[in-house]
Amino acid sequence: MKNDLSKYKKTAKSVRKNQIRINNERRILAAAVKIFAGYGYQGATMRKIAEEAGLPKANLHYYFQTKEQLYRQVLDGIFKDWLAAANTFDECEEPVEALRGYIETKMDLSRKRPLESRIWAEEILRGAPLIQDQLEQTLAAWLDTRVKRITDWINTGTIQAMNPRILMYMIWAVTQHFADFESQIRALNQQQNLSDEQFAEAKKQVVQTILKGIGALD
Amino acid sequence: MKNDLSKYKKTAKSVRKNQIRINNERRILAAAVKIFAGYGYQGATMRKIAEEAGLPKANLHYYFQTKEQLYRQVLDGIFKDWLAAANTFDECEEPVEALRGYIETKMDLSRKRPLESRIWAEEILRGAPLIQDQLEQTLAAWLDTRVKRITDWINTGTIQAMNPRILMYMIWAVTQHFADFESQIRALNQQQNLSDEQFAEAKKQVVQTILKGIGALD
DNA sequence: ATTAATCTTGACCGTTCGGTCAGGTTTATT
DNA sequence: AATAAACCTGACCGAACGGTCAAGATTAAT
Repeated sequence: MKNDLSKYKKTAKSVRKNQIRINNERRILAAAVKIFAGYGYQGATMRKIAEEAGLPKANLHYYFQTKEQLYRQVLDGIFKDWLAAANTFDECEEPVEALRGYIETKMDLSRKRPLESRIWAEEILRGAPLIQDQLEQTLAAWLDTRVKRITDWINTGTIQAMNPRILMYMIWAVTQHFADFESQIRALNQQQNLSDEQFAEAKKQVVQTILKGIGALD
Repeated sequence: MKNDLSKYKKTAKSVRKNQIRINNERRILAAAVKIFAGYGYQGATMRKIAEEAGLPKANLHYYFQTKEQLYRQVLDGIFKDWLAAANTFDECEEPVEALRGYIETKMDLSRKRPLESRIWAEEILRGAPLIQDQLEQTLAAWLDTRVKRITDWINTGTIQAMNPRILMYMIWAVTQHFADFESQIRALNQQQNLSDEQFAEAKKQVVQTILKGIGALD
């Protein structure tokens, strides 16, 4: 007996049936990310999201009762990526490699998923009305753990003394800037998005500047 | 003859008469900054701005024909502050003092006028629909001038080789982060905004990290 | 005192928003 | 074949939006 399915008796749909729901929810969420990122929460409309998803508006409300609930699910997904990006940080023993890995991971995230970064930024900009609790609970705890690690490095003389929180703020600020302020960077780069080469150069310089700035290099 | 007022014949109001207009426009603009910063362009409503200004909604439309025009004037004011902050940068000969002065000025601006920084950030986040021209013209020219200065410093061996544009992006990112992500920083600081002492420490560490990071210190 | 600008404002308008719902279709179970 | 559960959607609703306007109040120029 691999699985006990008896609890599914009443809603007796199987994996295959669920596929419709799973598929549609995915389509709607992907459309929502695009529209929320492009117009902001207030500027985004259920009609635009429905058009982007290729579904009638009423169908969105069948899967997500309200606009706010849809938005919350989008935010939840982003938050998970946020925390997952810390893996490299945790896996390395050496401060230089841990920080380098984290900065590079965050830079790659900004490059590959700028829409999510912008949704996050707008939510914070508006005072984090919907995710304040998660910031105060989950993110605060996440940060505390990393601050402790950095503090240990400082106490063992591996890196110079500093305020670890401010270091993390700087890393977040710089890495996310390349996603959040993409349109400004484009306007200052002959109306062209950064090429892969330009972005690679930026990534290198960001890592170099921060690591050297805290005395972890040279 | 101190002033030739003949050109004011038709609209023969004097400075004193203009005071009503000047005063009301100021009140409306101040209210608009608060509301646009708190709710974003789409989330802000003329009714909210009118309430904040203590004036009937129709009166706003008397001084500013449309919501977009009011928003444009707010953005123009912010843009001027943006550029004015560069004075310290231009006045200093030495790279260390020029960059230190610019970073500190930008940090002070984030501390004293976070609302304006957030309005700017949201506009960029949305793809800069209304200020793209200004970015491509004025800001691009502004940046080119500063890039040339930094390039000179690099060529004379005063500071190490790097991409000056990326340095400027980093400075903007970090300094504006303290205004734009204030609510996140608050959530990670026991639900308290940074105290003056904490902010002073952050300012010092930001300056130190960036200057040391580009090899201008030690 | 009269006239002319300028300023003020409650009431109103067309549009669009998030959300609802009844009735139909499709899919799975018996 | 019959039944039930899940899915789909055009038409609709009240609320809120940006913006208008006519009519009155205030101020300045003659």
